Amino acid sequence: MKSEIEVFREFTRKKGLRNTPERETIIKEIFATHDHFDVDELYLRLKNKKKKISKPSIYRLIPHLLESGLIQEAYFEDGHFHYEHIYGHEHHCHLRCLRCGKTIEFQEKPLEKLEGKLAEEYDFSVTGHKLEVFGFCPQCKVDPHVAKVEDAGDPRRQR
Amino acid sequence: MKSEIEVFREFTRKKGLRNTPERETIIKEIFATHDHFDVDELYLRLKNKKKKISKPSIYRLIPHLLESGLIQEAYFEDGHFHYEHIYGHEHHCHLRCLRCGKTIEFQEKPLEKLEGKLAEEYDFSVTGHKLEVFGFCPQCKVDPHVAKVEDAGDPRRQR
DNA sequence: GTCATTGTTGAAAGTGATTATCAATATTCT
DNA sequence: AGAATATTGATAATCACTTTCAACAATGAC
Repeated sequence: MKSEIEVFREFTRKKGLRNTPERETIIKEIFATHDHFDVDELYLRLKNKKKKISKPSIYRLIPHLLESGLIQEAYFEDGHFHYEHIYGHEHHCHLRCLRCGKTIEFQEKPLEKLEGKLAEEYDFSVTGHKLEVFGFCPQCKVDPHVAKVEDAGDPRRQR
Repeated sequence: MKSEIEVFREFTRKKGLRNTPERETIIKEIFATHDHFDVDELYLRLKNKKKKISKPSIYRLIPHLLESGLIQEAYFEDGHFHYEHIYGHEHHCHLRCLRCGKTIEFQEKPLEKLEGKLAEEYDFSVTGHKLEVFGFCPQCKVDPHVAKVEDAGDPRRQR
């Protein structure tokens, strides 16, 4: 299987973009762990490893990584998106608590049949999907309208 | 069927919140059309109808409307969320073009079986889900890596 | 109904994630 | 190698959203 770096190189070639050491450094760091990440976390991880990468470079790279299929948005929390690398993975979805923000990953039967139907019906080229299931976790579901989780915060707040 | 206003009144009662004329005005405006909305659009619609509602009041109401199940997030575009009212509707999902942002609503077979399985497996109280399917629309798919839609903008840009 | 409690409102200021600007630099193609 | 132009980092700007706070008003108790 092609490495993520190779995938990105092909992508830049096709798009007329340029590859740079900074971009490869960022991509390697993204794939260095299995964790979700956000821009700030990623920036700090790079900083801790003495890599001199600016935040704007990360922000500028993300749309390309999304379009190349290397990463996807995982969820929006605390005022910003969290991402995850998806190249070479089983597709998975998220089950999230609406009150405390607890997130569980789960595998679901691929919705390929649905994707095919939509592609045909609307003449789209379908590249993927995002399924989020919402609800209340064991702790929060006792009484979702009354229960208060100690300063867990509203998962939908901006920042 | 209970009206959306009645649903919200019950919700405030249960939660120890207060209902106000401002909130009912906002809710009525949300349900006055079938359209998706964002905070700014909603604010302008109210302003055009000479309703004196401040933006913070809208921002403060939205988490309650989400929690009460009257609305849901539809998608994130142009740097902010777009919402839609869902009370009394068939559930529907969105098919979106990654390049130009074109959005099509579609009905999908309810994922109730999946929801039930997740509820049991993770002891969650599942209240709903959001399914977005991504791809490239007929115009943009010709060559998604080269084609440029005249100033349609990157649907993922912040603002 | 009246009163006390406390959630809500609007205006204004603040916050912070993301984007734009721009000169210097580096990649890609010929 | 050289031209064309995309990328970088530092900085400033943007703007969606939140906070603050004093005035007000909904709710529940009496």
